[in-house]
Amino acid sequence: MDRVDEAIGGGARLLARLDRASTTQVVADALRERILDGQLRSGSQCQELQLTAALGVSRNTLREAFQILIAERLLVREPHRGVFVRRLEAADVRDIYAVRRLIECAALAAPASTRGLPEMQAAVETAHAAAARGDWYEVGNADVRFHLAITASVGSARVDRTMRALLAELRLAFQLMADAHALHEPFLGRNQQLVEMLEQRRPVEASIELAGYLDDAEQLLLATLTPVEP
Amino acid sequence: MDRVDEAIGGGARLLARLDRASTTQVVADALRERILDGQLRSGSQCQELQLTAALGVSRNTLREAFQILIAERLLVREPHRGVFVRRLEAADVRDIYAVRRLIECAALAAPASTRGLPEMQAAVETAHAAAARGDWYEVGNADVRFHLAITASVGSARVDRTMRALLAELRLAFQLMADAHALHEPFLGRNQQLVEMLEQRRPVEASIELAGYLDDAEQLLLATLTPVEP
DNA sequence: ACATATGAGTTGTTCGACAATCCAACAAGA
DNA sequence: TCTTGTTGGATTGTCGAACAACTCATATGT
Repeated sequence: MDRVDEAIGGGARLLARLDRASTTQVVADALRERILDGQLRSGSQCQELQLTAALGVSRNTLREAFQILIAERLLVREPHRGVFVRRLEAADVRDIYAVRRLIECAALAAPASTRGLPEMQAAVETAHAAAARGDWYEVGNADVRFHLAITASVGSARVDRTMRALLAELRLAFQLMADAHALHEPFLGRNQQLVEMLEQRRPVEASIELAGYLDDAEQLLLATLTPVEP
Repeated sequence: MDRVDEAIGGGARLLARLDRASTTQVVADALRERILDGQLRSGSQCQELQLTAALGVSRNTLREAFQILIAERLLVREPHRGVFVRRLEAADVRDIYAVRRLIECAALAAPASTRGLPEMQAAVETAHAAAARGDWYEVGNADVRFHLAITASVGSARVDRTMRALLAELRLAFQLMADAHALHEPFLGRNQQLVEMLEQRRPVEASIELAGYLDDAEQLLLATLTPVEP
């Protein structure tokens, strides 16, 4: 075989080669991370030549990675103009929250929703710790985990994926806000409250509370979103 | 503008140029159609060289189209082995029907569900006509339109897209059945029944009926799916 | 001032190359 | 015979270069 010499470096290296991701996947993951943490700002263009240079990959590979993120709706392609980090419109935010109310409230109202309690509790603690040190990006991560724990109780891989994609998309809107503090702070306590309601076996009440919670979050986001015009 | 000469052929031609699709998109659409109508059988491999020759496009363009259909879960990639038309497992079918019950029943129970009535009625008629002439593929199309009309009443673009993708995915399983007749026939009348319940403003009853309907469809599909082993 | 032409820069698509990997067929040894 | 390498061909993964098609800003002509 060719290049056996390089594999001699150690067994860990060999195993790593087995379930390695393709370059395309690595690039897509890297871009997704940069988008979600705000390094690639909403609305900014992703120029092929520039990114191929920055990432050290070919245009073909980069374009395959683009397709992945376009399918996830984190990027949009404008034909012959370029690929851009998606900008969420007010209508998108409303749509996303409508879906969240539909799925999350249904999941929380079901008796099985207590299955997600350990994950939810852990997420609440992580969020509090992160907030205490002012790491609002990590607070956002923990909040995503919290809501994923709710929908995980449905036990459906597709619901999981849908929610994951939906919450990632929503984070595009978070970054348009000047201070993430104002967005996340009010909901730290309410997450805690939902946990307690579930601990006391009052899932239906929790579901109703969550509906109001999501309404408030939607309004807050819309209020800070609409005045923004480039 | 450039190339005005070519546009003289007619206004339709001009419009076609404006919102023309990229080659990648055309290829993805062509492949999707071939998958859904069964020309590309579930489990079969999509070899790059073979398809580039058949479609007259380059490998790179084909691979970009693959990414689109992989994201739609109609194709799966096995690294270094190839791209295959997805095979649905029993677990997939169960998962899909769980999501359908969640979304469709919620949509139908809501008062707004009567908004979709005209579309639903049209789909029922189309299905009956297609069934009368034995065109079971078109019956399947009409059935998809029927259920999309139900979820359209939610008024969410994302719910629409999710359902569209879900039903496309589900058609992968339909093709594994020997006769589509056995699958669709029992549900022609039940679609009609749902329409009538909605016409009589009994959405909640309709929702309950739909839940049983989906249960039955799931069981029918699972029964014909599990014994199939290549 | 307005319409049109020009040109530089970017995207869309193709081609050819080669490394990495899989797989089936074969060869060698127990 | 059965198992265990070995080998070579076929396929996928990734790259680089090329050119056509298109966008946009600028310059030109009227």
